[in-house]
Amino acid sequence: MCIGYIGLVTTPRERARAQTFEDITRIGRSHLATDGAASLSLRAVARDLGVVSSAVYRYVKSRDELLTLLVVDAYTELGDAVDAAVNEVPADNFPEQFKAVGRTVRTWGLAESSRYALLFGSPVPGYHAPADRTTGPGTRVIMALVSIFAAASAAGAVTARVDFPVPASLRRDFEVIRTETGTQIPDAVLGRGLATWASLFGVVSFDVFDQYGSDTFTDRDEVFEYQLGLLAEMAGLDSI
Amino acid sequence: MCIGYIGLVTTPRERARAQTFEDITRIGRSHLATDGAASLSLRAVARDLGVVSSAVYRYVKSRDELLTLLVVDAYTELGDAVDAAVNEVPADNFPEQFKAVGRTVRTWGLAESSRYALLFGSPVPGYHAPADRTTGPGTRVIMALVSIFAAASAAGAVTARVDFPVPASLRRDFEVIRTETGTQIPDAVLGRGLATWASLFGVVSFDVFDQYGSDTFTDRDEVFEYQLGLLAEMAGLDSI
DNA sequence: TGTACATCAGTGAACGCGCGTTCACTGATGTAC
DNA sequence: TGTACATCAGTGAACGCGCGTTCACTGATGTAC
Repeated sequence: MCIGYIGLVTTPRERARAQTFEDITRIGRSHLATDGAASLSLRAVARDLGVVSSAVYRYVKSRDELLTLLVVDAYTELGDAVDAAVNEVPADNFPEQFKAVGRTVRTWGLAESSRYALLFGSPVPGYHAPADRTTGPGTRVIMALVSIFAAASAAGAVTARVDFPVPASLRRDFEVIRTETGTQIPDAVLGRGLATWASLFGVVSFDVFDQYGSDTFTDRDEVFEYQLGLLAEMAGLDSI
Repeated sequence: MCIGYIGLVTTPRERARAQTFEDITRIGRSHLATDGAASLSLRAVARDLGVVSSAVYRYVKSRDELLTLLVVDAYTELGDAVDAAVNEVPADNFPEQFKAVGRTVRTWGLAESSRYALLFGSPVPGYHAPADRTTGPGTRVIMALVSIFAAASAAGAVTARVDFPVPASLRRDFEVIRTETGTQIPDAVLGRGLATWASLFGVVSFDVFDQYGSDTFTDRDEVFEYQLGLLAEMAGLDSI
């Protein structure tokens, strides 16, 4: 027994196991890229792992669990990237913090289009992500946005030019969200944040999923930056 | 020979053939819903059609061609629905025309989520839609939006509150778009339209793909209407 | 420190199932004379 | 109008391939005494 070092000092067997888990995730990611989530296959992963198909069952209970592994892995990587990007921006520059989130989502999405598709594209038929494992990692981007909006509105740096009446049922939902996130963002700001969040992913998805024709726009980076400016405007974010 | 009636008077064989094509499309749609595009299978379609698998090859050259059939079918149905909805709105009420487009896309997407996913979700691995057959049907929603923006800006009913500088490369792209569509929409309006278009699909996709948790919002219809208002604001559309 | 036992990674065969596509064919429908 | 021929829908077998999951097993690694 290694009291005080549990999880640090490991047996060779434990290290090998951790390594194999990493290999499975890595191979799964690459199959995601070539074949898509719907065709993700344990047998194919086993083949690339250099092992007989039944051996993979030592590590994952089923094909669906492999998918869950990949979902959590992708959400976590994206969440880490978003947090890191926001931390690079001065604490009082809220529009730039928002834009940092947007740029990170887009850059990651373009680089990891199959994993982006797994998270934000078509649902995988027959697969249901287990809420207890995916909800945490899956809410990191929106949590980053909520933090930005909370800080911005506390600093008086949100301008909602036109007041849109927030429907009653949505105001009640927002009350729950405030409680759950421990924030005090006003309805109008939360409402704009909600629309901006969904819109951001629309703009990124059009780019990642290639919904513009291939030759419509000369410089997609410029197109995105331009859209990002309009989204920040919709959000009503000002810097101070 | 039935000169003057070509395509109207048909032989029983031709009628049977047309019927079978319809059946194949209908069955394909239902498999799309249960199994997803990636698992769409000619053998399964043949089985439901009550025919041996090789018989389907009399109608479609390959599995990919069946997918193309379904893509065109879906784009066309959505395009028809959008056009019909816009026509219900008075010609000078541009914000409502835009909202009619948005509501139609959402309603169709929720009712036909697997077909929506085929058009606007993750790309199907290994499948490339043939541009000569899908581009026309695939641009009908954006064409409807372009018409609305063209009419609105001709009528002086677009307010771009803050002037965002449109990047140079995008201004050149817009020039091409104006020529191709035969419209005279100013850069600022086209730019806002572009962002609004992508954002609209983001808002709809979040709803259709269930990106909000299942119990976050009490009334999704109200949430969408609220977001639609913000999108119309982003577009800068006024009525006259 | 040495030994007996428990744990666990990986094997290989099997179950029952699915797929796309080709090919030679039968028999019904359509057409030209 | 009747007949000979051409067209075409659908058959059934075959090719070669893939899949998820279970099961009894071997042999190496780890652990308790």
